[in-house]
Amino acid sequence: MDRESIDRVRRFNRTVGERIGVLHDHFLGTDRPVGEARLLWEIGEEGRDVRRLRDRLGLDSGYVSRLLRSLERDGLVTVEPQTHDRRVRTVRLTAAGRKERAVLDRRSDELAELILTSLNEKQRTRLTAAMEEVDRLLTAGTVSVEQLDPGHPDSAACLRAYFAELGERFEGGFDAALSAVPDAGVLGPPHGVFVVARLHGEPVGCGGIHLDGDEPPYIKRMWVAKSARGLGLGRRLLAELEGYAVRSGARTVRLETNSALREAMALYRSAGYEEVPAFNDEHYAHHWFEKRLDDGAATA
Amino acid sequence: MDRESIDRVRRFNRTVGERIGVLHDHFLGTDRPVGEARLLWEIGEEGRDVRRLRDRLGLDSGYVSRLLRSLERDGLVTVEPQTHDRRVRTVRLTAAGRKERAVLDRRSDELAELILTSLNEKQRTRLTAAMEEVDRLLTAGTVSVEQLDPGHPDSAACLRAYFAELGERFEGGFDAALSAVPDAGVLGPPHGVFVVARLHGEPVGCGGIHLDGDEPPYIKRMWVAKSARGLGLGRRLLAELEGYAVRSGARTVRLETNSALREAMALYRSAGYEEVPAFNDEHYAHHWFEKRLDDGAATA
DNA sequence: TCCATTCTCTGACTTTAGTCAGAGAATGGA
DNA sequence: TCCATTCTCTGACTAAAGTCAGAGAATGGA
Repeated sequence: MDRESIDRVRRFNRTVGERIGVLHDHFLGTDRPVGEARLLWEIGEEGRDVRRLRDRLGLDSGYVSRLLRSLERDGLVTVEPQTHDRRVRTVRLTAAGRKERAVLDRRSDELAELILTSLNEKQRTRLTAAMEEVDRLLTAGTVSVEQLDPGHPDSAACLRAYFAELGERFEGGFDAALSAVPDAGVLGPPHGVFVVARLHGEPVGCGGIHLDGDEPPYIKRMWVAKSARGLGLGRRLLAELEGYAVRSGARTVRLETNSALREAMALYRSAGYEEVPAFNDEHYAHHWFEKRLDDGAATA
Repeated sequence: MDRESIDRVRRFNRTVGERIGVLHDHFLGTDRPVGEARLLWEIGEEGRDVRRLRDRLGLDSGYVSRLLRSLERDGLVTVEPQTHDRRVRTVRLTAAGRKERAVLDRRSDELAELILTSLNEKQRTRLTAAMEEVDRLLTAGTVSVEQLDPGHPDSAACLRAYFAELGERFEGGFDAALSAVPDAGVLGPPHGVFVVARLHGEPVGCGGIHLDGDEPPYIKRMWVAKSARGLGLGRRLLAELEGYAVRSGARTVRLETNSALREAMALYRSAGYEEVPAFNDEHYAHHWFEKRLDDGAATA
């Protein structure tokens, strides 16, 4: 890692820490301890399970429990067992809680305004653009990609979301039964892998590859959640799958797609895929692609 | 302030707070409480007065004192009265203190590396560029500009630095005695104003304007410290002075400059100044400029 | 010389933040 | 039905962070 980049990041950390970090705590934590305020915020309008709160904030279970008791005493939240599993308890904001949270929301706005206010129009535009870029790239850095069984709940969640999206985007909807590959069996081991990307613990993308004897391996079910687009995640998943193909000794890799999925096609093209004649009769496919792997471009 | 910009900033605050703020404390405060670590860091290689430490970190005097006692007990710092004023005390790092501070330094590097490490080359370049931009603009927002007497210590510091820089940049050096305007008298009230820009309390830029009866007002001694360039500060100082000229009823404003000062000339041109024939016999001037103020462009 | 002011320090506090061990209810499978 | 496991909670802690009211030494004018 070069010295210059490191110094750049350090200077950034310092400026931002001073200008935002300090202000942040002073702003948000005026009438309520930061711990409680963070919790109140994290509960959200919809309510949340206690264990999810714990995970998200990375706090000890006893500590969270105590914080919740305190918020409950002030009449800001109610805590009730879930109906399905009465061990798990769900926290919900009361009307008073919502009000408090709205105050935090307002404060957060004020902090943002404070930062923008001393700049002119042009500088503001540049600042927000740069912030977006930093935001995107920092977020991209926290996305983890993991091999998972296609039957794992997170895999299933991705596939459900994927199919739902296809249903919306394809003219005439989408019916998984008409599509060629039955996922669970074929994309998992031993004849392939399925990878899932997670952001803050939430599954936000997936993709699978199937290897079958002498046939070139075959990529399917590539998907990235709307909330995680623009992070280069598609490219990363693709690279992951291609890497697997390379390690398995494959020389080419194939995939097919529907013309409604424009971003996907753009991604494949820019990743080195070239359109080829149909190599199967997938019901929803309009375009078939192939990529040669033996030129070391799998990591691109 | 538009909703979109505010949301952008809020999202940024959130991401950065999670990714940097949290990591920062976990990193730096492992074997020593954060308070002590921050203090140790802020003392710096040169040493610092206790009251400056307090101001900079915004802490209670009793608290700082206690922290210092603790660092002293561990043999990391020494605290001694200043020679001039024995009420104020100066903190200095011992050899052991320096060592401990170097550890913090190293940690700060590691944190930066951690952020960069999950990105590829291209993303890294983009991230550091965007960080620089955010850094610059956030810093620009904290620069304050104030009218000051040209004799004020901060004004004097700026002028000294300005002359020193001219001495370096002009062929044959610079001698204030050969230059037209004797600053102190003419740029201050009642016949003009002198403005000084400060960043974190340090003077980092200045400029003065002189009004003399029916003659167009005349801008001189525009300077921005090297450390504060790229913040749009020159433009801001210029606008400040032009504003003053407008309020005084002036229709045009004049200035002259030396051809060694390329950035200054570029600034004047882009701010609407046009080159005119010499209107005085300033010894160091090569170019003379004038700007009409009656088109409302003074704030540009 | 006196007196208000400045600066740092100490003692006596409070509040936050967080850890750890274990209790008790609910659940899921053997 | 039994038993291991999961989830949340309580009690009993500790350490860090910070506040407040003075005390005592220096200092700078009047």
